[in-house]
Amino acid sequence: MTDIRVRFAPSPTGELHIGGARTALFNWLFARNRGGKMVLRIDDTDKQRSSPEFLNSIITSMKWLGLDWDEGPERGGDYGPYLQSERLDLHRAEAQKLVNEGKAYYCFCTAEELTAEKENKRLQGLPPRYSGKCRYLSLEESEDKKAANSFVIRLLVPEEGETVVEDLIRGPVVFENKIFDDFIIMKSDGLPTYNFASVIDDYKMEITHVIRAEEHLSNTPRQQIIARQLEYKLPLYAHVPMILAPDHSKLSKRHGATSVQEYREMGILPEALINYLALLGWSPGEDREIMNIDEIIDSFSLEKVSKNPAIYDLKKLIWLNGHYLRTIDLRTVVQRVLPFFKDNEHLSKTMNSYQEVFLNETMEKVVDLVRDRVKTLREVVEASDYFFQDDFSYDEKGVEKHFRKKSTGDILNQIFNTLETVEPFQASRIKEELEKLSQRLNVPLAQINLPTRLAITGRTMGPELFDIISFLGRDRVLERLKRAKELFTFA
RNA sequence: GGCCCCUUCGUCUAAUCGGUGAGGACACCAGCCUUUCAAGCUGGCAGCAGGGGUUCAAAUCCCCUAGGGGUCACCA
Repeated sequence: MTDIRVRFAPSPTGELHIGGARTALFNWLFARNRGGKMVLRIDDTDKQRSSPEFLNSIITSMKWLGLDWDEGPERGGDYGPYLQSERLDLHRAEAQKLVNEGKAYYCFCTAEELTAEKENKRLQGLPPRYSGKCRYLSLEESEDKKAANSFVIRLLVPEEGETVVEDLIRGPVVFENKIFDDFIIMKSDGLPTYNFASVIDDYKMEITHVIRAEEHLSNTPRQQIIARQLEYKLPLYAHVPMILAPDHSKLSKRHGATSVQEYREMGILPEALINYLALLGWSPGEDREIMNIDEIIDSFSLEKVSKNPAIYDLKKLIWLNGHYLRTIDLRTVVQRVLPFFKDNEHLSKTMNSYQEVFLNETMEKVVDLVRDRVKTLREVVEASDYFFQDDFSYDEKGVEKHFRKKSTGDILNQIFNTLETVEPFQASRIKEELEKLSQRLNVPLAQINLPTRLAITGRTMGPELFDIISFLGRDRVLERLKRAKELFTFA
């Protein structure tokens, strides 16, 4: 049995979006599950829209997700080059071969002629197919015209019979050959079209399974026709369902965050995104949702990929992210969240004054305190500001609720006194003393804790109060209590 | 418009060869826990697109209709 080889072949004309990422993931999972090879090929034959920046960003995204490749850019391999644009000689040779064998021909029709023709057909209610006008030019005639005219190469498509795509996910899909016209395989700029290049490269790279999005299903018979004319053995095909936006339309920038980079910047963890993406269009067949990458690899199979398109749901991704945020190793979370702190102008200044070791220690404590109550790395930062800066603002509703009664002012004084003397200054002791205070004053503990929390954090919600107090230390706590007393009128 | 694919709670999905009170997860709601907010736990709401067949029996097989998506580029 031949070894399994799959490929992910993005075109560098945009960022890697979640649809592409999911396709890459399924290819990768299939390869890893079956002990096959994952090939990364860059389909950059659209020289207008392709750019090295996008190539870079796609590679960055894949690495971030942990989707590595056995052959491709930066890694090399025996089937290179892996940039489609560098395989041009190969494509040209194959095209020439088809022309020589009479299976393809030169076409000199201009773009204007073709659009006019199509418009005409459309008005008559006919399908907009190419007429086949240049089909019967002799090779000699064509050679003459080539010097003075721009041209494309079209494949001579048989009109009889049918082409069947044996799809691993959908079963056999039948297409009548008569619906295809003589489509272009080499463009007038001398570059191959996607359908042509991709067939050649898949074959030459010995790809065994072509796993790609369903939007390619309708193009597959064309590719099979090309392969047949080239006398290639066909790969196996699996068309995975598309990922749609919440409004059921095809994914695009106007739908908010769709690229992997955006999720990354939002503070989504790669573990969460992988888990979430795996669940879009695939399920292990049991009631399991949270799975680490090894578990996903183990249970992955193309048979369990569903046929229907999936609409992505940000809420579920965020939920999963929250899960991973509080489950994975604390140090890892700290490493991941550090860049987000550095992005925050206000906080980065304070943090720059910290020493590296102290910073890590501090961050571990802070992250440990807040990560249970937030869902993204970005929110970790938002929830931590008062740990690093003293001039925070106070929640308005909280102020109305807790800082308006004279009795609260008195209680705050008592709290101040208690915290001034409590020894040692640690969470459990502080808790004891404040509980005692509540008994002594005969007020519910909440009447002590809520105003204290507001005074020292500016917020009405957050981590365990006693932990915050002990973390901040006596001086800063007392200072903040004093400031709250001065800032607000308790009457 | 032609062709192709798809159709189970709002969303992601499960349901070996037809027999299930149609299961799970997110979201939502309620309760518990509790110093707040979360988390966690418990419970609730909610679905087989519609119509015909086949069958003792259909979410599951067949047909039709409707809806959604894709594709028909010198984009990939």
